[in-house]
Amino acid sequence: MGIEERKEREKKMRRQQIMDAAKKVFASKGLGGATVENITEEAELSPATLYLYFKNKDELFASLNLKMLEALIAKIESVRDQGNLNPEKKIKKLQKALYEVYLTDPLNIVNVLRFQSKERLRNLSPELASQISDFTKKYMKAIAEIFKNGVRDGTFLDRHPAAFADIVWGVFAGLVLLEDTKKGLEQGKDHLRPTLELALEIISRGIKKN
Amino acid sequence: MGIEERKEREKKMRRQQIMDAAKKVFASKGLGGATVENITEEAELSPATLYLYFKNKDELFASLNLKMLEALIAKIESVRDQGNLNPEKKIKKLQKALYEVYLTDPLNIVNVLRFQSKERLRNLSPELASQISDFTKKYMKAIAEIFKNGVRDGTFLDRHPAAFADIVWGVFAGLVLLEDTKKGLEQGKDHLRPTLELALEIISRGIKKN
Amino acid sequence: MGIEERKEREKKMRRQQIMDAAKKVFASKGLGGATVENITEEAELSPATLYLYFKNKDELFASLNLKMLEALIAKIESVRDQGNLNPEKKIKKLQKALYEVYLTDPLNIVNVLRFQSKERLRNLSPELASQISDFTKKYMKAIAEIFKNGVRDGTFLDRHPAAFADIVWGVFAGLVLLEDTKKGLEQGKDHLRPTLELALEIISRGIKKN
Amino acid sequence: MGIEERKEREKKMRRQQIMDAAKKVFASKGLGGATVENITEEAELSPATLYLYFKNKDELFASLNLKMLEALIAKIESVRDQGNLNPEKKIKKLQKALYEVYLTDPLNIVNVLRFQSKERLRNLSPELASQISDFTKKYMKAIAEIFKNGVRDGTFLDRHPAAFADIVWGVFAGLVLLEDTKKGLEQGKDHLRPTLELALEIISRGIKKN
DNA sequence: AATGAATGAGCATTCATTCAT
DNA sequence: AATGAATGAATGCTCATTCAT
Repeated sequence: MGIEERKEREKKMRRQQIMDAAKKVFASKGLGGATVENITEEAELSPATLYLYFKNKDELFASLNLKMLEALIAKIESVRDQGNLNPEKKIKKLQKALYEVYLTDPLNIVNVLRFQSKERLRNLSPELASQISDFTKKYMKAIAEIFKNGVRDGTFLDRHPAAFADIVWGVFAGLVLLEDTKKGLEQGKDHLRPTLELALEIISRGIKKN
Repeated sequence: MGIEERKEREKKMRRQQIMDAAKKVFASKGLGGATVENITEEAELSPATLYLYFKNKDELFASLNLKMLEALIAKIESVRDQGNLNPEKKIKKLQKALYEVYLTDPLNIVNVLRFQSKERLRNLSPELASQISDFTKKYMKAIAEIFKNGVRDGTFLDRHPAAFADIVWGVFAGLVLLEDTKKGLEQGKDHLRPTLELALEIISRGIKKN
Repeated sequence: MGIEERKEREKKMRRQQIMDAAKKVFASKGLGGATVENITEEAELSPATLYLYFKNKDELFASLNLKMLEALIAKIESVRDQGNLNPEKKIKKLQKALYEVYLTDPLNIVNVLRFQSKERLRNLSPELASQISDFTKKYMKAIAEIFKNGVRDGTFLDRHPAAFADIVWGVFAGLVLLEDTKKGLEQGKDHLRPTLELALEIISRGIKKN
Repeated sequence: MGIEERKEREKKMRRQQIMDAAKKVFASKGLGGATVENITEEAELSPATLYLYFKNKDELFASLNLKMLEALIAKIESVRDQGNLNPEKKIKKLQKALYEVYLTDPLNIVNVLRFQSKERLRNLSPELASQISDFTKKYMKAIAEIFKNGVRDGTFLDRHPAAFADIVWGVFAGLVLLEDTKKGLEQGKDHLRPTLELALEIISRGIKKN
């Protein structure tokens, strides 16, 4: 049985090894620019091996996304579960959590946001698609729950918390992509942090009943 | 001279015809999925003809973007220039303008937002890239100017109007992409309108000094 | 009638204009690298016009060859016809004539030599092919005739003068191509002149009976 | 280790198989007329496979050239190294060697000679170009060395042996191409052998001091 | 489990040539 | 006579994916 466990562990490791390589390559070449060969070269494996661990390139990419989403969910749920904070403080924490996620791997965050599209999701295996769907719902729900109390006790506007979640996630994603666009157009420094801070401050203020 | 004019007009029309076909095909297959042949088939032309009007596939796509950005700029500048409105009203108008742009061609808006990336911009001819850059700056500036008065007269928070512009554009882009993601995950109805409305209402409230 | 003549003249001129452009373009891009568009651009005409004056690209190229061959023939026949020179002197003159032809347009000489191949000649219209064939025979014959007297009077080895012509033309063509190869491989200066001189000197010596 | 050796051998064979097919196709259609598909069809492989063994079409062609040059070098060096022969005999041997090389593959010899041009050499990878350059220098040098002794001991004219080499190679190349041209113009029998023989006989006689 | 080797299916792009005007 | 516009037919090359070993 020790043997089986070891095998299991090794399998996980190999999978991880490929994902690490993919992360690197996707980050530097983008999803479209990265070839399977690029990735397996980086992982010091043969292209064929990749297909032992992932059904295809898209699913490898999706698995990478899942990892990221998992981390994101953990972060956001931990904010949500800090029971003793008042709504405003929670929003502040949420902002920090989002920025931390961004910092984890700015280049791939962009890829995740950019390619989580109708088009691409349709090419995934049903299981993976539903997993991504679940995860997405989960973090959207977690964000919504951060707003729930404030809505319930009348501190916040009387709207569906899910709408607030959409808006917060929207600004986050939007600002991250805007950042990337700006980098493409030339301008340099990282504006994301202060802008995201301001955005959530405004939302925090604007969401309050009076 | 009538002849020359007609030729000129026909040339424009052919170009437009290709752009229309491209719009359609890009909308249904995305940039990556659409082939030059798909597009020229749709336009009832031969692939070679496309290259008489556009340098390559990327530049055709970029031209489509430019069209959209032009319309966007026109819309936003018209909001900005409605001098007699108070700041809040202007934000409301801005929201409507953004939604109208979205309605013009929801599918391609997503493409524009998704592919205005560092990666892709680098592949364009310098002229086109700089044109896109100019346009982007232009509408960002126009949005910023909508907030300028409110900042100047102390109605709004004392922050750089450009930051407000980033945030507004961010939510817009973010919500549009979120909409697309959701459509990929399940078929939801169009949530964009109410959410965008709420978003700008919150921003409108949150941006005011007290 | 004056009108017809003028038309005729203009037609010739236009033809010449295209040939001049082609010469230039072929010289700088080679036969393979030059496109019909390149040539007509250089001639400030539209591609379609070229086809009013030449059946196709190959025939345009072949016409250029003919021009060159005509000049070559003239040069060589003039050497042949200088009756009062002794055989050796004639060979010397021949050498100079060949080098002069080379100097006329070194770049295109290479093209002519390189592409006067079985493969390419087969694509020509029968008339043009036979014209080229005639011209080629003509200059080969003229060269041969330069040797005829020497053979007849016993000064030269008793071989068919045509064989001597093949050899002389062979060295010439071979050295010209060798020159081009060397330029491709890096080395710079023009070695053709002295080498050609030495070659014909050797031939001149070697061909004599003792 | 037997397995590795076999794999190695098979890899060589596949490469060879492609080169054989290419040789055939190039010989019948020329470099320009032969398509990658033609070649891989002949080799009973898919086009993609060709690219596993050769970087591109040009490099495949160049590899073919290299093979030929290698054989040529071997032949010529063996002549050079036959120490006990007098200069004249060596020239005779040289002539035979050149003709033998021609006989090996007359059709492709023409291709090699025709396309070893500035234009084409520039498109090769630096390594391959330098290899061809090296080989070319090598056989030119070997030919020169055949003449060296004769020059040194005063049998031959006091000129640089390299010039003699240029001339010999020139006649050879020139006569081979002339042969090809003639075949294009009409179907002649093979004149190359006697003409080449005569050429080198003349050179042999002409090069001697008195 | 791993991979070397092979490939099917594309795909953007080029270019000589044609033809209605 | 001239041409602007159009295109048919290629063509070299790529890449995700498979499979015998």
